[in-house]
Amino acid sequence: MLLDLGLTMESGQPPHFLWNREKGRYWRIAGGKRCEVWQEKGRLGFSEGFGGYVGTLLRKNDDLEKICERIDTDAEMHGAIAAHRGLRITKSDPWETIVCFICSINNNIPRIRRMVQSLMVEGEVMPPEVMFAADLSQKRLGYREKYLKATSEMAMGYDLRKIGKMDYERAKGALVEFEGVGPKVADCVLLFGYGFLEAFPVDVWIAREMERGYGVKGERAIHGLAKEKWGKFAGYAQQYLYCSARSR
DNA sequence: CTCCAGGTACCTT
DNA sequence: AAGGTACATGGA
Repeated sequence: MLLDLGLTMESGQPPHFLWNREKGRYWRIAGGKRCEVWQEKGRLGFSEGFGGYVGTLLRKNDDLEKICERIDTDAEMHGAIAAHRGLRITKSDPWETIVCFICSINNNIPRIRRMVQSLMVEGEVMPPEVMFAADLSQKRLGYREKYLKATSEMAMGYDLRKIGKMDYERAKGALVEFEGVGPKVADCVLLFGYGFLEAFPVDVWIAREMERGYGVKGERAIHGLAKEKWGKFAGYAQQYLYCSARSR
């Protein structure tokens, strides 16, 4: 499996906020147990019993070579791909992903990570019931606190799995019903929490990069071009562009 | 001090 | 559909 674990785990995707790096390895608590993941000489290693979990996390069934060939449509993208060989899209838990990207609103990565970590208990993000009942007022979440309160309340007794069974447009429509989840956060949740690879989240970095590299601006034009060029793998294209923009 | 960060909600053209 | 503004917080 083509993979750059470090790049993948620390590229602003949910694992960047949920996992810990320690002595060249990554770890987190999953299902009450400690799961470690590492890479040596290109070879992926992980804690016993977590093969399925890690396979899902790193989307091992994605043929990255083929996907990169498919989205390698122009010089701009070619450079972005070449500079980030082995960068994969990750798949995290939907609820954890929602929390991560509500925290991401108008925020920077180090602080997003601090906020998400402050919302974890025993190594896992508070479930909706716990979060709704918790006192978040001392966590310095800013205006994201009320979004998390409202969204955790709505998520109680809501089966988030059903969103994963919808088509992309309907799933996005369902997600933006949650307070604090707008089109960008919804696209991130769809891409990183549900595995909709056609989702193309447009944040400030992507907006700038799309204008600079392709001359398009505005939500509609950007999404239109992304769909036209990269279709069902637009999410991968987005991640390469994002990393490219960040390292510019 | 200002500017910015993986935006959203709400309002006015 | 497109463009404005307030919103919390903290680092540069």
